[in-house]
Amino acid sequence: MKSPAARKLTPQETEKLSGNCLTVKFKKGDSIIKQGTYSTNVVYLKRGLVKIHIEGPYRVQVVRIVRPPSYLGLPTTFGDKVNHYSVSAIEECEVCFIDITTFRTLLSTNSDFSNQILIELCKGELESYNKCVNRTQKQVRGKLADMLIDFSDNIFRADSFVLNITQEDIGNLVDASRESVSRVMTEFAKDGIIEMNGKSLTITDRPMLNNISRNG
Amino acid sequence: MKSPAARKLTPQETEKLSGNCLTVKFKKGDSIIKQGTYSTNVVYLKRGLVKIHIEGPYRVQVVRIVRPPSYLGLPTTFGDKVNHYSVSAIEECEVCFIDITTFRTLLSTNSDFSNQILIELCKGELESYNKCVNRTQKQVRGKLADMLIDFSDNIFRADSFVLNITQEDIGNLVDASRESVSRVMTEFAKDGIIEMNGKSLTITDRPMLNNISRNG
DNA sequence: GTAATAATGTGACATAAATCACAATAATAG
DNA sequence: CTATTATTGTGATTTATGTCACATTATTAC
Repeated sequence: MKSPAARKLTPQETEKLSGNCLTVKFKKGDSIIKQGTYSTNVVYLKRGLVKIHIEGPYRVQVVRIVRPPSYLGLPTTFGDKVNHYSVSAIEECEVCFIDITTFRTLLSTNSDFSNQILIELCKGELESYNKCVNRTQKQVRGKLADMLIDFSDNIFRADSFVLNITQEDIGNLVDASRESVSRVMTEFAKDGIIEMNGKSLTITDRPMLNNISRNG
Repeated sequence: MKSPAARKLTPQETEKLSGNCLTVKFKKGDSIIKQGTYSTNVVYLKRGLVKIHIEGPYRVQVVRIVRPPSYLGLPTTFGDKVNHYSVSAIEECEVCFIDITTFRTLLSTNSDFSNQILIELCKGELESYNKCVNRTQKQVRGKLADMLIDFSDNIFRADSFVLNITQEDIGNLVDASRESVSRVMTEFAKDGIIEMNGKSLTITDRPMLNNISRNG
């Protein structure tokens, strides 16, 4: 249950962190970090999936889905006094609110830890560059294929999973309208690429999905 | 000429950095960091503008324009062994190649420095989130207005500046075709929002530009 | 200074996907 | 269990912008 960064901490530091942090449960839909409010905490996600989302000029943009274990809100907490994005639970979640001062102390005293945090931030930025390129250059089929691959490989780590988000959310994640998402998903199902019943989804033709991701 | 992070260094550290770094000049169009090659250096941009760009599935995406002083390639150097994006000079540039080991040592010994680097990374990530939202949600007029405002406020810090990039580059920066860029720019000029002759451009109606950025 | 190449301007046309409209189904609350 | 609300499916229509084609103007190279 420890993130790569958390593994760099000494037992004493881990102890200190646990003492200075507040564990809270959130249920589906609850807001964990809210855009526009003061950013005073780093959030450590222990259990449950969350979505990071930004209020765009016309609609909400879902930046990404994050699985535990992970630190949430680093860019928004260190980058500005005010949160630039929101984080919400998409299923029951358990998180730790870590006081920013405690976190800063750890960063300055444990260079292995701060190095690991730096690496994770860098990876996040690279990923966001890539996601943005895909979002702006591919068309809906390709973007949805990308999303399904990402879910299967990185978020759920399985070919079958339960999609706890609405098609509108999916649309906001891949930059497409709710209707287009619906159309393409049924198309995928008809073509035998995925199987859906209710909220659960199985990828049945992964090679084809890879192909659509590349050429769609 | 020092970045906020560089100001956190002690005179000895600055000395050590200068000793372990190689100053190189690049001319317009030259590649400073190349996507796909091994990432072994952090680059400190001393003089000249550069563009960060990524090879997308169909065309190049210009991620952003960066002005000195600035560290380049932090995400791509710390995030992976291989560069995930390219950096090219858009005018004559002077840069320092800093060996990654030297840079790592600085990070682990000077926590003020590493904290400042962390902050800059976070700001970069927030900015890239915002840029992506704008790119995907606004239409061409709005995106171009955004770009002009960004150039005027952050890059050139003046109402008049010389645009050393082609309309194709602009298109790749704001996600539009070269032709659309041409059409909208002449439209802006016709409407008295900007004045262009050759490569030099002046913003003449900033309020209108802000307005287009908000509603376009 | 002239040829060759690159960059820009503009019209006509094609097209992916948004929007609108409404029916059908699922989820939630009382 | 029924009513209400949220979510999904699907057709018809509209629209912003990409693509193609070609003329015009800069820029670069020899």
